[in-house]
Amino acid sequence: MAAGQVFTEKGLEASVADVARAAGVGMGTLYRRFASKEALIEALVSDVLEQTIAMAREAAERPEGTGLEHFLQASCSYQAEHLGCLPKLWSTDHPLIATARTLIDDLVADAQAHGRVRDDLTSTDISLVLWSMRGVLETTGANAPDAWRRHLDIVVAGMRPAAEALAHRPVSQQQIDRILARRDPSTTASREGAR
Amino acid sequence: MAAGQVFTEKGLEASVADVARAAGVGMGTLYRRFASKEALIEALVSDVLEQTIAMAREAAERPEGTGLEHFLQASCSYQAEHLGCLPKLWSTDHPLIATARTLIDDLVADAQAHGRVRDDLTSTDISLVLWSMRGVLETTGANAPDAWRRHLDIVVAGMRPAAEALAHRPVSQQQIDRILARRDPSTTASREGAR
Amino acid sequence: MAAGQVFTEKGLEASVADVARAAGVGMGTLYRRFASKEALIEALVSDVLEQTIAMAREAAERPEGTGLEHFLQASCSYQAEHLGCLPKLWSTDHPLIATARTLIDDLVADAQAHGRVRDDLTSTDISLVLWSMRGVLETTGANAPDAWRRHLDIVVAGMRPAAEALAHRPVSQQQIDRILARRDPSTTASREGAR
Amino acid sequence: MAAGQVFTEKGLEASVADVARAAGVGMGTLYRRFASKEALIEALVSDVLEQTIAMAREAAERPEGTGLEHFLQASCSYQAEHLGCLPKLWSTDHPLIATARTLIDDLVADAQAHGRVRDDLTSTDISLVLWSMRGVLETTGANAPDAWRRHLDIVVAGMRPAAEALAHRPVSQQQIDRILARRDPSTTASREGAR
DNA sequence: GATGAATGAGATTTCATTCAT
DNA sequence: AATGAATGAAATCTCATTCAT
Repeated sequence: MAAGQVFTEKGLEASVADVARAAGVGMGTLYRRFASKEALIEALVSDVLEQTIAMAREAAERPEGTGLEHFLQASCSYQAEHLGCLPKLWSTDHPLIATARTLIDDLVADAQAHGRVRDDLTSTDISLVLWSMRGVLETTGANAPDAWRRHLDIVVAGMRPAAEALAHRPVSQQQIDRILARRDPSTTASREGAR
Repeated sequence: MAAGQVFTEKGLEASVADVARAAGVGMGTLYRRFASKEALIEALVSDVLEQTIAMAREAAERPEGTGLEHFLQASCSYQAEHLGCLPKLWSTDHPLIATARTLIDDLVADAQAHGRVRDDLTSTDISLVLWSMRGVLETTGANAPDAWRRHLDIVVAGMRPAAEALAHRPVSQQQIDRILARRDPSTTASREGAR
Repeated sequence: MAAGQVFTEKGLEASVADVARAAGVGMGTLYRRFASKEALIEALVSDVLEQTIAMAREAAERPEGTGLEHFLQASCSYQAEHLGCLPKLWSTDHPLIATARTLIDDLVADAQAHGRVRDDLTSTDISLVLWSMRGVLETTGANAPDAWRRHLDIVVAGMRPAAEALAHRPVSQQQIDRILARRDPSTTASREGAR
Repeated sequence: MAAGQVFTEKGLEASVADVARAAGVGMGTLYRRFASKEALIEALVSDVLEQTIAMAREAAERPEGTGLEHFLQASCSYQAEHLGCLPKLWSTDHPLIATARTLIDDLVADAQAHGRVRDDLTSTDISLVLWSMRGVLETTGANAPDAWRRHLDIVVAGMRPAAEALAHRPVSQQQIDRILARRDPSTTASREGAR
């Protein structure tokens, strides 16, 4: 979808008119298909989420517990090409998130079963990893398009089994849920400011 | 400063009127002190950068190459309390960034000299770490205020010396410079849209 | 155009909202057509300048060197109906000004050739005449809509051949250019104040 | 008064703060002396009007009906040094205007008695001349500080006795009064816009 | 009496959203 | 069903005026 291109180039603040022009349709048509700008963004997010889930499924086929690593690699690579939706990607309480979670749970368990990641790693840690990768991707963006690979190397290294246990307890699933339940601050803000 | 509160709660898109109201002053007063909204944000960023530099200096005093870890811990902790400026914090070409860089260079070298981090770790990796922590902090925000600690555990574990070398080459200092030279994408976008 | 009406009644300081209301459209519509308030004013000025040039061309057809007089008469008459743009009309460095100048040069030469104006009259004097007429038009405005005719009588009488030469040297073309190059003082002032 | 300087340099849109700074006083002090910005401008206008009246009185002493010419010359010269107030100078219904009128009546009568100006010249024509000179002075301003002298040459030449009568009837005194009774359009506008 | 920081209404401009064609 | 001109609320910023010190 053209909107992805535009948001990637100009950020989510790109005007709806820009998106319509890039898509080669009138604004009325855009609004027929998407009830609002927010709905348009959510549709993009859904696309990315669906692809991400497909990647998780594909990764589950990998032998010897390497699925998790492949999944992280593949999903970051895909996100690097869809920078436009990152600010909303993991901050939205999207129905597909539940699906993704289950798949990730399995990937973690498989990796642990094969000794590729530490036993004290949880699937909530993977959420944190994905959020952290967003920080790298958003910042390095087009100027250092492979920077995220280097960072993922370090993070994966940190997930490997090691003598030293992780110092802090993992984030609970409920906390993750609470985080996702809230839309991202800026959107919330403009809504509440309008009241 | 009240602006920090407001930006933390509502994001940097919070209106200047919101900030003024929260600060309990009229908008004119705000504009007497800060020439523009951008100047206001930059002032916040400067505060945080100064504190961060102070933390790096303090960390340099730590024995046995533990300074780097302490610095990451301290600066993330401080940033967790200043979520409002994160989007601009490491994306602005601020004069103090150069100072921070030198200090971080030293911390990395010291940690390597004491064998606390891998030899193939570079100071540009620390930039990536800080950007990644921003991703975690922004997302977990107030809902899971300690989540970043868990994630930092993993990242630090990944920085430790290990048999397996990092697969990708580090990002070059020039790339980092190029990233910092550009303001954050959304701002750039709206600027360029105006042309 | 409604803007002309509003500016005539309220001066160029009339708010864009006033103009939009008078035009019976929303402000967005106005801004779709004119990029800025300045552009709106410039469009009005261009209209008037184009008409003025058309009048100069028409005047050039007049026999026996009467073109200059007819031009002054016609252009003042037209300006009297477009009081709104006068402050910017002859103070802007508009591309059409050059065209107007050439035509006026010819009108002066023709009038001199037929002995209708004094030999020491220059085309820069006509610039002064037009600026002076602006002073009359702006002040008398709607309250004495024909006052300018009386004043033009006197000015034209002063342009006629006479025994007594004009005491002061004419203004040089360069000085005229310098005047036109600067936008009108108030605008310049606010711009420079902003630096 | 410093305000005159500031208004001359920056136009009447100069901020009150600018004026206060130039005068070396606080804004409170300025507002103690002048009830409003408008009152401040009116005070400047009064100064100029008083000087103008003094010039008219002095001109009345001139022999052989040359007073009128000297008055025009002197008052324009003075106005050229007080460009800041011109927009309001002859557009305000100021008590001193009546005094000025009487003096100008006398100057015209005297000039006619000595055959220096045409018999069909009236004192309302002098109002028009002064307004027209304002147009020249405002436009040429600092860039051609002597341009008005050249233009006044032409106008005075037009006032001289001539075979050809002036084509249009003079403006009536009542019309002049009506013009002065209304404040200048821009000021009126902002007031009315505020309602 | 003097000061200048504080105020907030008002100006210009943008843009998500609607609706006549 | 598609279009894109029109809308107007909201954002940033300015400045005449007030008032606590």
